[in-house]
Amino acid sequence: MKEKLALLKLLADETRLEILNLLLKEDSYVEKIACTLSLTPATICYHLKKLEAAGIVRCARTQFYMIYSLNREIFDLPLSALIQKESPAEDPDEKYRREVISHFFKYGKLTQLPTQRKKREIVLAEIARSFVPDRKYDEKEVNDIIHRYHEDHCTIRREMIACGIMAREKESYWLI
Amino acid sequence: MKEKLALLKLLADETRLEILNLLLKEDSYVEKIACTLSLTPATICYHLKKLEAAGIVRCARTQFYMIYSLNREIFDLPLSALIQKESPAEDPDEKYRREVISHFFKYGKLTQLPTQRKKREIVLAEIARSFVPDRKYDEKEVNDIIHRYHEDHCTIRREMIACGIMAREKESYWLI
DNA sequence: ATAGTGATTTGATCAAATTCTAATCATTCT
DNA sequence: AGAATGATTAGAATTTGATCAAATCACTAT
Repeated sequence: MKEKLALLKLLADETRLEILNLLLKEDSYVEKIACTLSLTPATICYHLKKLEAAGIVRCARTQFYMIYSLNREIFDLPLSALIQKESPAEDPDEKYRREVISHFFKYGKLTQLPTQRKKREIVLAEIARSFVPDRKYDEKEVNDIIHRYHEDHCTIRREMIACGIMAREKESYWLI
Repeated sequence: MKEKLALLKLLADETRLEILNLLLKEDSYVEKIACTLSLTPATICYHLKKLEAAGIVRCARTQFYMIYSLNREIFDLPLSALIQKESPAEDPDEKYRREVISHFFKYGKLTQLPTQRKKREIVLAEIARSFVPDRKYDEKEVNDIIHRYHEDHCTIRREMIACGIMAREKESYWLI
């Protein structure tokens, strides 16, 4: 990733683009480029050295001049190849989930039920982990478990059913 | 050219690349992205607005959130399409030539014959413009014409022949 | 050798861009 | 209407990067 970013940074400069356009037409050398672009040789050298370090140009000494030339293979890459990470990286949903949980739970207690639907679902799903799948609970059991997280077990129990985490039939509750 | 440069500048930022990578996986919204990248919503908004202005992302309001999504067509471009100017622009050789001439000629006089071959050829070619093609000159004529530019007409006459601008046979000189 | 010329490095300066905090705007829910 | 929440804007601080002048290096030619 860092390499791709570095390459993009190199290309994202007007002077360097001008230099590359000149080299696209023909090999050249510092003073000539400087003269063409109305900049000092020091500046051109600064840019050429950067481009050289990235493998975009090469240079070789001739009699008087240091002749710079393009390494043309690089430019066949599609843009998409430069913006995509190679490493899959962490799931952003999972990171977001952890942030929400650490925000709404303090010392294992739910401080407040989020009003935002997405956040509320995350919080409710976290509480639901205290229930065993496929087991049936009566209402008192459900309330007691939820009560470990928050006073208002009724609201939370109702919400868990409303958003499809739990199901209820008669006196019986279970995870979905 | 400026548009391409602007596009490259947009892509050449770590935060924006991260954002694009997230949007590549799925549409998202400001707060969620901010949370994932551990940055403030203000910062994410700043970047998304830039990307939107360039047509790289779009956004649409849903219930609560402003959902941002990628405009994927852009990324099929090859890099070469981004570094090349569309306008042919001025010939760099011509610009260089003018610079050399203005450096070595003052008030129409040659101040000094450059020792660098490339520059010397440019200077000699400039002097050669005072000769008419296909006409024969004797040595005195040649010397007089050159003398308008510089005292040392002998050296310059010799150089013009040495670098193939003029030819000589017996007493006769002419442009090549 | 030594003068001349082009290339490079160094150090300083200046401009542009990112990021944050705080304030404001826009929308939804009660 | 007003309370809550997400998005956006404004302003300030910081960082990054381009440019130049001057000094130095590397090579060529006299």
